[in-house]
Amino acid sequence: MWVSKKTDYALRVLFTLVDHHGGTPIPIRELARRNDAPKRFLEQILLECKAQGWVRSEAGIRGGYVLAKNPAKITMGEVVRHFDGILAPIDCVSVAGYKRCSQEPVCRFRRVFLDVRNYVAGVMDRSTLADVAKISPVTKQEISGTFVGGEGI
Amino acid sequence: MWVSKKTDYALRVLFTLVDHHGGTPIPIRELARRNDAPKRFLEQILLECKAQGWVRSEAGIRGGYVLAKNPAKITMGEVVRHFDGILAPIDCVSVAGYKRCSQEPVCRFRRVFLDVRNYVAGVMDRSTLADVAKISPVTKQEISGTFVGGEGI
DNA sequence: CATAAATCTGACTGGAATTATCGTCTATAA
DNA sequence: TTATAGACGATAATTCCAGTCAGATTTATG
Repeated sequence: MWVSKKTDYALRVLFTLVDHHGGTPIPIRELARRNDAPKRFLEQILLECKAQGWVRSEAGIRGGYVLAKNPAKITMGEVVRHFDGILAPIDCVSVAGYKRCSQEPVCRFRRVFLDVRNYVAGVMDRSTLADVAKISPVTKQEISGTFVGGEGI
Repeated sequence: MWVSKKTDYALRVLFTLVDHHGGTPIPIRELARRNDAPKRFLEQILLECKAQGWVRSEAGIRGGYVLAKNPAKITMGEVVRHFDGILAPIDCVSVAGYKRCSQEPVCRFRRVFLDVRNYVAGVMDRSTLADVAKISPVTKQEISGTFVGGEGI
């Protein structure tokens, strides 16, 4: 799994805040409860989200967090990349985390990974939180249909 | 980076053996030299490849490793999945490593990850070592062209 | 048979990343 | 003033990664 729990929790919370956009602040306790995430861990995560300008906070008795930005201006790619560093499957096909590899002149599988990188980056950078918030959850039927052929992944 | 060094080294060596298919055994020392990989580490890796039936070994003074199987019958997907467990970005959209998530009924970004999973699995499981061995290495021009837009990944 | 060169087996390790937890401080509304 | 919220910094448990190592076994060759 190359998406960390941190990213997972961050996305959960962000979509909760997208749904609540324009409303009153939601305290961490409530965000943790709704999204089944550890409260103390969410503190850390939300501070990072705040530093990125995705959310705003209000202290005090009616405080909590709200979305700070138009959800059409935040992408899945930004969020995953912030918490997990790179989207590319391997450093030699990454821009943000590119590292030179001695085998580049002769490596053939690199093209396959480059293909993957391009697809992943495309999807992630095109998916804004506003777009994704409108998606209906994946159903069990869809999943079993998708996995036809039984190839484990 | 979600492809480990182990997988990387395994693929390097496998392609060396594909090129040499039908020839005499190549010792680890030589495989390590050609592919810029730590010799002791390769020992481990090649034992796993042998257990998977991808390579055969011959002990003794003229020994070494050869491909044990038609390279058209080994896929990138098999290799990556063996060493890195799953190809899916997150457990909840994986078959091999599926873990139930409490948010499934309400999670919307899951569909995006499912999309990624399907693409990655498709590419990886369709790419046999025989196919990939014929690919020409990625050139620097291609890379800089690909990364247009500057979106880091 | 002796020797050199190779694989095989299984344990081990240092460091980094992941996934949190804890205590204390500051801010704010009622 | 007090209850409730976020802010900050430290620490901790666990797992994963990327090797390393010692010693045993196998085999071709002289």
